Amino acid sequence: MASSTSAAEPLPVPRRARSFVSAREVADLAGVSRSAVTAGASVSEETRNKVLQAAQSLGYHVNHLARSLIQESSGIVCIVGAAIDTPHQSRILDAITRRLQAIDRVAMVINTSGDEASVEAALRQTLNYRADATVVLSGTPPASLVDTCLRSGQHVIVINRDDQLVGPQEISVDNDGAAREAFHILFRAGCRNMAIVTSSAGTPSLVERERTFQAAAREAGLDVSVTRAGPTSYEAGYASAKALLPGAGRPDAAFCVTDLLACGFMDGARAEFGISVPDELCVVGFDDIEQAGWSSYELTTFSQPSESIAERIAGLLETSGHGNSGKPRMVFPAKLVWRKSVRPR
Amino acid sequence: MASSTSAAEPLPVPRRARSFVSAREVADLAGVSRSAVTAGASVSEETRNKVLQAAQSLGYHVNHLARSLIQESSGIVCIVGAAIDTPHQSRILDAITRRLQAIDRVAMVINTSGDEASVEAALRQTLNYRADATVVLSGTPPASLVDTCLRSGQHVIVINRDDQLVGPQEISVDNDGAAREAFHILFRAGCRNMAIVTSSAGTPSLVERERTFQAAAREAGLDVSVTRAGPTSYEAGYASAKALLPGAGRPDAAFCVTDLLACGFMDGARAEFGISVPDELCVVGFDDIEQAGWSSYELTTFSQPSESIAERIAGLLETSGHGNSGKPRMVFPAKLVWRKSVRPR
DNA sequence: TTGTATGCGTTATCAG
DNA sequence: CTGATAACGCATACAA
Repeated sequence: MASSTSAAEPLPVPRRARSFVSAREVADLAGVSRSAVTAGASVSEETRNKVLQAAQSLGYHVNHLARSLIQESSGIVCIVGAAIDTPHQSRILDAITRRLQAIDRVAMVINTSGDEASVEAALRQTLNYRADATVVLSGTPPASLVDTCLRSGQHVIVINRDDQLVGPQEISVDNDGAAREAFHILFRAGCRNMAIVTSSAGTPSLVERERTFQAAAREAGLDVSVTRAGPTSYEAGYASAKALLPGAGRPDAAFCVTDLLACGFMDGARAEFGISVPDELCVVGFDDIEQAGWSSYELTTFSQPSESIAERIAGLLETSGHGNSGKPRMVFPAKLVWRKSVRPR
Repeated sequence: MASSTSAAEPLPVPRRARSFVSAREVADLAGVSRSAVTAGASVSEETRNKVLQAAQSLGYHVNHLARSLIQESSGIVCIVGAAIDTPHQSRILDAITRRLQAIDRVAMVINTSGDEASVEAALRQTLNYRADATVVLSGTPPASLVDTCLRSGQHVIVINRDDQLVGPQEISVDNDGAAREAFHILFRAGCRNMAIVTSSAGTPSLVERERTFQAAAREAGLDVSVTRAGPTSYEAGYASAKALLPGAGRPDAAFCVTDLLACGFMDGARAEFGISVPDELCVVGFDDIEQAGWSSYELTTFSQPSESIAERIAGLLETSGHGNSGKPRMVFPAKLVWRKSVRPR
C-alpha cells in the first residue's frame, strides 16, 4: 500500500472507484509476473494455482473490451429485429441466443420496432461495438442498414429476406415450396374458392408466399382473393374474417401467410359467423407458432426450423473468414405440420 | 503493396485487414489534427465539416470498446432471462430493449434457458464485457449469479424476485394485492370451490401468488386445492384440467398463476369435458399476455406493466451513481383486466 | 484551435 | 517461466 498521509504527493491518478480488477493486480497478489496470469499452457501447475486463487479472491474477469481492441473478433453478434414480442420472432431469438452462447459469442439485440428514426441510431451501435456480425431477422427491412454494415466490412446474415442484395449471406425458408404445397392440400380437400389472408406489411417472405400460392392457383385454373386488413397480427386476421366471410360467395378455404393471422381468422370466422373449421372452412397457416398447436386452433401449418437456422448462423460465424464469400444461400424446407384445420384427403 | 519477394524485410506489422477505420485516418484524410476529430464543441465550423465529410466517406464509427476502456460506462446492459420465447417474457424483453435504446444503451441478452452449466459461462460474459448493469428477469434464479455481479460492484436490477437478497435493486409487481383481488372477484361470482393452478417451477412471484390466494381463501373460511402439473406452460395447464376436472367435487373456479396455464386449463376444460367458461367454471389468469385477449379465451387477468417496468429500469440506469443504494424497492400494481372468463357480479 | 503525451487492460513478441 | 515493450483506438490534460 502507498503511504496514505503524505501530503506532498501529487497523486496524479484520481484513482476512480474502479470496481473491476486487472490482470496486473492479480499478478501482484499471486506474487507472479503479469504474463503468467494470461499465459495459456506454459505455466507450472503451482503458478497456475496461485494465479487462479488470486483471481478468484479478487473477482478477476478478463476484459473483453480490451481484448477486442487487438484481436480481430469482439465476440459480439448483433441481432436486428422487429416485433420480437411476437411468437415466431421471439422463438427464433431464443434459439439464436442459445446457440450463440454455445459457441462463446454474445448477442446484442437491436430492436427496430421503435420509430424508424431510432433504427439508424440503433444500427450505429452495431458498428460502434465492433460486432463480428449482424443478423437481420425478417421484418421491417432497414434497407440502408445492410448496406452500411457491408461497407464497414461487416459480416451480415439475413434471414428470410429474398431481396437482390449482394454481399450478405442469406438463410431462408422455402416459402415457394410451402405455398405451393398449401395450395395443393387445400385443393385436394375439395376447396375451390380460396382466399389469401395476408398483411399490409410487405415483408419479402410474406409477399413471396402470397405470390406463389396465387401462381399455383392460377395454374389450376382457380382465382383467389387477397385480403390485407392491416399489420401482421391476430387482429388483422380477425378483421379479415369479418370482411371476407359474410356475403354470398364465401370462400371455403384460406391460406393465411402467418399463424398469427390464421388464429385471428379462425376466431373471427367462429365468433362472428359461427363457421366451423374445417367442415365449412379450411385454414392453413405458416410458422407453426406455439398457439397453432393449442386445442382451440389445431392449425395445419408449416414449421420454420428455428433451431436449424440458429445452428446455421453459428456455423457461419465459426467458419467464416473475413469475407462473405463462399457460402451459397441456404434454403431450409418448411415442413408441413398436419393438424385439424384442413379436411383430410 | 509491399514487395512480395524481398526475403530480408522484417515486415514488423502484419497489417491485418482491418475493416474499421480509426480516428487517426479520418484526421489524415481531413487534413486536421487527431484531436479535432473527437473534440466536442471547440472546433471551427469549417474544421468540423471537413471532419464530418472525411468520416462519412471513410465510414468512420467511434469504437465504443476502446472508449469504454477509459470511461466508467460501457453502455452495455445485460439482460438475463429464461424462456424468452414466452409471451410475457418476450414482451418485457421487447419493452426493455426499446427503452434502453432510447437512452443510448444497448442490450446484451443472456439466455439462461439452456443447460444450467451454461449459466455460469453466460454470466461471465456480463462481467467480461463490463456491462454497466445486469437486469435479471424473473425465471430460473441463478442464485450465485446475483452475488457474483454484486461482488464486482455491478449494478444489479432484479425483476419479480422477492428473495431476501440485499444489494440488488428490485422492481416487482404487486402479486399479493392481485392474488387477493383474484380471490375476491371469484368469491363475489359465487364460487366456493376454488382451485389454484400453478407450476412446479417454484418461481418466487408464482409462489407468492399461490400463497396469498390461499391465505385469502382461508380467511374466508374456504379450502382450495393446488395443482402442479409441470413447468409453467400451456401443456401443464391443460394437464391440470385433465387431472382436476373429472371426479365429483369439481371446482367451480380456478386461479391460474399464469395466463399460459390459464389458456391450457380453459382448453382442457372445454376439449376434455365440454365445460363452459364462465358458466360452469370461472378462470382468472395472470400477465395479460396477448392470447388472453383472443376471442377463444377472453380471459380475465392481471396485466403486468411491462412498459412501466422498462421505463423504471431506464430511470435507474440514468440516475444511478455507482452504488446500489438510495432507491427503495419499487412495486407496481397489477391492474385487473375484466374480460369474460369470470361471471360478472 | 492544434499537436503531443499518457493511460486504459489486453495480447503478442522477445530477451533473459 | 519472467520482465519489458509495442500495439489497439480513444479520452483527457496540457502545451504550443
